[in-house]
Amino acid sequence: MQDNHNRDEMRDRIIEAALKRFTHYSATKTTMNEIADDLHCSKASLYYYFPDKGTLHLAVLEKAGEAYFTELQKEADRASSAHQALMDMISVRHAFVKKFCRLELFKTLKDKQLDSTGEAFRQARERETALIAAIIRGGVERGELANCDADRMASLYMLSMMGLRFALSDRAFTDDLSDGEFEVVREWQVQLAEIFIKGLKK
Amino acid sequence: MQDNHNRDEMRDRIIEAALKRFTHYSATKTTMNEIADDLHCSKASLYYYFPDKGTLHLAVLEKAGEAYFTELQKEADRASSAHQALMDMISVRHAFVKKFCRLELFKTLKDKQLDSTGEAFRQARERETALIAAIIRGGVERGELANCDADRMASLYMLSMMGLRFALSDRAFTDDLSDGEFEVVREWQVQLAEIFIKGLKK
DNA sequence: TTTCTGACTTTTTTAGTTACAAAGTCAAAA
DNA sequence: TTTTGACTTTGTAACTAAAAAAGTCAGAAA
Repeated sequence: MQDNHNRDEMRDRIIEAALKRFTHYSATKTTMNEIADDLHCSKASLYYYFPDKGTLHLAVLEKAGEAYFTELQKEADRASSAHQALMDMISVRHAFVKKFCRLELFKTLKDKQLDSTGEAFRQARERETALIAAIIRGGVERGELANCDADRMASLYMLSMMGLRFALSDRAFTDDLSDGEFEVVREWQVQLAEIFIKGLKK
Repeated sequence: MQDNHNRDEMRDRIIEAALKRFTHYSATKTTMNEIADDLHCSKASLYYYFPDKGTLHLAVLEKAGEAYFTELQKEADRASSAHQALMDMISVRHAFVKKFCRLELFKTLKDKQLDSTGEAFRQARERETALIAAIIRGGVERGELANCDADRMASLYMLSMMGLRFALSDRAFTDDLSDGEFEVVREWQVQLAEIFIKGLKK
């Protein structure tokens, strides 16, 4: 019989070590041997807990993503208006993207569009869209926003925000931008959000 | 002394031949020899009129761009409202992008960001932004839109529209999308424009 | 029985290398 | 002034070999 407690603990230690390496250097530049060395164990041990590097990478992304959504939800709950909620959301995403850009989210997405990894991303995006839709619905109920197709508007909002990032960066599907670039994207996103919310009012 | 009339005429014939090849196949897949053969002249002749392939490519893009701006201006003048003008603009751009996607605008832009080619693109984008700004100003003067920084809003609008295209296409900085993709981009652009304009109203 | 590892094999990346195609040049002809 | 055939140079795609990293497994350790 297996001891799930110890097993999960070791899994977590591996994920933690990988997260450190991945965020500091980058996922592709990190080898399984380096992670093993950090943990003072053998590479083969890593493969006892994860079938392959891709799965480990995904687990790392999921852990980071979980923290992101928790934070996002917290801010959304605290906000007093849809306007405020969306603005807070931009801040949270900005911090997250800046912190975890070395995790090569876009890069991974680009390759593994089809398999389970791609599916995980799709789910994450849907989850974020659902959160935005909820914020919009809240605004509608409170009379802050005009009645509208909240899901459609949430998708449009998401696409627009993502789009700004691509439109502003010459090397579009690169994960990490310079600090200056991140800031510029943020500014434009705030401006667009402002207009967007106005457009949903009345 | 040189005969500028004949000289320009030959330049035009070359541009025309290149345009045909470029739009049908693509700029990179077209060789100078092919263009020369189409014109029943030698490759060396081409180099008498254009210093290199890049310059010819730029001339072709400029010719296409000129047609684009002419059409754009025509539609803008005809429109009765800022709303209508921006909607018409989307149609014109849609048709243009679809027709000339083989000209490898993005691809070229990506490489030659710094040199004279990049400068030409920057100018073209500014020109388009100025056109949008003029439309917005018209709307403000007519009382259709609230007072605002028209230039800034025009830039934001441009970035958002471009962004949607990138956000929607998995292979972001690729020039030619499938017909279906083009149509999807168009639909989201129309929706965003709708919200955007509402957001600019009082 | 579960966890771990050294030694191993397989796969992927990278850094050359070559061979060909296309870009670009030029002296001389029209 | 314009054109060209014959030329050189440059860029690219297709192989290759070597290295590095991924991934496996029989058996040891706990």
